[in-house]
Amino acid sequence: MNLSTFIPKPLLQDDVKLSLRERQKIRRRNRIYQVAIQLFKENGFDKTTATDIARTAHVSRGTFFNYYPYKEAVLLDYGAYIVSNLHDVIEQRRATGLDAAALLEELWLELARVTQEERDLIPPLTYELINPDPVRAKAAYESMPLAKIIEPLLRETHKVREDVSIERIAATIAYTFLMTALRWSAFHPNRPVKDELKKALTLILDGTYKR
Amino acid sequence: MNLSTFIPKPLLQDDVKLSLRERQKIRRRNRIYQVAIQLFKENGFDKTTATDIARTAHVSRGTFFNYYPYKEAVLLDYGAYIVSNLHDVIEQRRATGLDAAALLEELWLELARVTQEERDLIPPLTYELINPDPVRAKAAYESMPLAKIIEPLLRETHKVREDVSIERIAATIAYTFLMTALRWSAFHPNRPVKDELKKALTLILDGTYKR
DNA sequence: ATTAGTTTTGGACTGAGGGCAAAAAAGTGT
DNA sequence: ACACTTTTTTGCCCTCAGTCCAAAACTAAT
Repeated sequence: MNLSTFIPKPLLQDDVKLSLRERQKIRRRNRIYQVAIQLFKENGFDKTTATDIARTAHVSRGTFFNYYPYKEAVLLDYGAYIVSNLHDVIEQRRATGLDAAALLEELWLELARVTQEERDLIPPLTYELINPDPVRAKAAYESMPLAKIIEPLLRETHKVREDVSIERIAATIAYTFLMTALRWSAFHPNRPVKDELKKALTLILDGTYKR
Repeated sequence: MNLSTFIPKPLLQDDVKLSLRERQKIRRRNRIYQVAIQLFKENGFDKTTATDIARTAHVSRGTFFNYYPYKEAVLLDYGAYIVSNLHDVIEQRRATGLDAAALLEELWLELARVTQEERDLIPPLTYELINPDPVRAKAAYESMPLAKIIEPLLRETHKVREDVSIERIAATIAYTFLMTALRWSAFHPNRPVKDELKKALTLILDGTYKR
């Protein structure tokens, strides 16, 4: 169990070498980020206003929007952190000698764990990935490159069909997680996500038609 | 080619029998609905404000929100209309003697056609289906029961695996459409949706692993 | 210390959406 | 036609996200 998921770490190290201006920027950004995530967790994403965040981080509201063009953008940083953790976990598991297909299952379990743990933040976060504003959707996609973790795993197993590109399949699997998580949180929040995700993965891997 | 998709028809017939009050309500609702869809198509969903709709429909802004609790709710009515058209088209095709698996392909083609035709409205519409507010997500789900069209088709083909419930599979397929449409509109709007959808359907039906 | 460039600040503005009290309209009974 | 009740509309106020902008504050460079 990985408690660190809960604690928003500073995003950037303020190294020496940088000008005062640069260091201030980094520190301000970190402060806004940490304060925001904490408020989101304490009071919920919707209940936390930009003004709350700004006030708590000792900057003006205008400055908050200087650093993050929209409230969800703070979440994207958090999502990036979660996905990079996921990547690390999988790499560790790989070291224990698991094969790629098993690693995919492991990844899925980790996703289930995080989704359950962060149930209040995952919906607005994943929601960003399908924002009708393509600019925002793209930003979300680049912050949380889940498909980029799945892709090499698929490439390693040699079980994958060859008439559809691996990129596409990886993206489809990533989106399958997405929609399962969203469906779960909207319609069946009391069921364990783990089960929902497991069934979704089975379907996408083995198909809906009998073998 | 079904031009009627383009023309928002009145939602409700104002029958005789009804009180003046009821008839007025229906007429007002129809007026708001038709005006709104027309404005959405002319100027885009985002560019159309609630005030625009209200003014054009000759009601106050407050009244608009009496009839539709949020702007997207107007789209839901339109989505309901689209899905019911879809249902009819499939029933017609069924009459020509196609089997269920073929009908599913037909449904997919129709979805592709509508998605391409309504490219500006489909994203905000499908977006509602995964609104983080469960109340809104549920409202969208009930307006556009795509899964309810898919379900009987799956039940008729006897090719479907038995270890996952048909409801779940139907829902998964419906959501596969959803995410494919959204992914298309955000990332590959120049490709034909038809191809994107076709590949997605293949994957979900036959699985990502080799047969 | 002066100046030039960058960032913050706060205020004004627009649009969604909720709430509310007063006005208008419709329904009802006489 | 009249008063009386109920339903709906209206208009106005509010909050919050997000944009824009000009003035102030700060940092950098000479």
